[in-house]
Amino acid sequence: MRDGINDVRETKGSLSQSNSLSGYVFNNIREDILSGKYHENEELREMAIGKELGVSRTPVREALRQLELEGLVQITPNKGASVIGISLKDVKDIYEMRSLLEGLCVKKATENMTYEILTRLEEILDLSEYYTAKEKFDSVLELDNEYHHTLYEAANSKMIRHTLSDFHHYLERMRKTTLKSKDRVEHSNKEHRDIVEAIKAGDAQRAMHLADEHIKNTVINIEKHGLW
Amino acid sequence: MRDGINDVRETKGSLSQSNSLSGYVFNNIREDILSGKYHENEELREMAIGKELGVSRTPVREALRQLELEGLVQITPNKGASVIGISLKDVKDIYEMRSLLEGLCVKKATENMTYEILTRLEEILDLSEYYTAKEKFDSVLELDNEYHHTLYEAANSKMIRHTLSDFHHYLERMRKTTLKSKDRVEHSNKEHRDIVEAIKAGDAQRAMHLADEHIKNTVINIEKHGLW
DNA sequence: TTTTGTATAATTGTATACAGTTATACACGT
DNA sequence: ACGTGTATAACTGTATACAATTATACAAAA
Repeated sequence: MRDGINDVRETKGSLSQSNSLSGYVFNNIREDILSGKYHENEELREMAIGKELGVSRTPVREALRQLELEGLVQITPNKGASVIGISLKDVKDIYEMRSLLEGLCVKKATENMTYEILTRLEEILDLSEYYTAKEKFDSVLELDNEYHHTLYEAANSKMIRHTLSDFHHYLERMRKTTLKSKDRVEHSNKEHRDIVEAIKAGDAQRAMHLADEHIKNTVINIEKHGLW
Repeated sequence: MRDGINDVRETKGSLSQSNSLSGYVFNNIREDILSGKYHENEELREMAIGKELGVSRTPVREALRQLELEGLVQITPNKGASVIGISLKDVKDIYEMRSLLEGLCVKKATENMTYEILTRLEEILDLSEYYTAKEKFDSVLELDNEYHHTLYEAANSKMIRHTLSDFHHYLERMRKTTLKSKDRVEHSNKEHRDIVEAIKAGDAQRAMHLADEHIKNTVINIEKHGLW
């Protein structure tokens, strides 16, 4: 089958597409683009990537075609794939959209809230505060992911979950940066806590508004610290 | 290269991915899913589709992997692809999200509006009214597409355009149905006209609100006529 | 009859081969 | 030097071959 030498494709994170080689390649390239390993407009050669990851061109091609749909690479017929990358403006635009949709999501989540999910959310918040105190920011980041995805599920809408998850992926790099300052993480925890309180009280409007504010604050934080 | 017999892949519409066989297959399968040719959970065999379209498995696989990302098919490793399909609830959820984002889009479009684009928009509206009077609803549908995409471009945000275009595709089937009643088309024209007037006046808030209402009215129309 | 095992077929996963296209290098004429 | 044509190389597009996995059919045992 394959070399075996380069066979180091453990599935890190909970990204989709984890099975099969094309899924492996997909995650790999996406990570490399979002982390900035490839610079903008860099051309992605199928052979080169295949060789690097120890696979043939076929799974690489499938991955590149998917990344095109995600908007991360551009494919010119008979020429190949090149990195599109994300600008600060793109990030802000996504946050702007996300702010609206996250509000909608939380509103729906409030309407569909169950005891189990609410308990789960509070558990996540407890853990997040715990790890924040210990300054284990990697764990906080993971809990942040889980908090949001729990709400995406709770909204009970395949389309909302799909869309917001997409956005979430796009912003992974940004979140990795912002969720390193203890100050910001503490604020974020507080905001999450407030949102869950509003959900618990069944106050959809307030929860929606708080979720909206929460996302907006993230952008403000990005700008304040001149990140990117 | 290929048979030649089945070589009937003209690019209809302005869907993306139009070049190359995998693009052709992609459009084809998507169209067939959205038009209801394939029923939910139907399994899509690579060979069968390839044979039907006169291509080998390779482009079919690439297309299916892309459709997975679009959320139209589900791929189970070593088992294959099956149709996910869109429920009425999905449609409503998309409209709900779209209503918010379309408002944001129009707001941004207002801020970035140029004389050229405004002229183009008014031209589209004139044509739409013309074809409505003649009851040429296919042309109206195409102009509706163009109207929205023009606004998506005008917002000057890659991410907004990307997201709203995605939604637009999802709803293609729905729009094909709703934009057949002269009554609804006339209302739609009027709403489009009002939005453009607000844009022209530079009233972003009003334009945003009208765009929001416009999308909501579409849903009301769907429900009123018990479509789907 | 039901269950279980096994051979067989169908299907997907991956690699490779070959055709077609685009980029590159270099000689040639001006 | 500068453009131009052409051979060559590099790369993508597609088809096919082979391996691995899953589904199917059917016989044997309970």
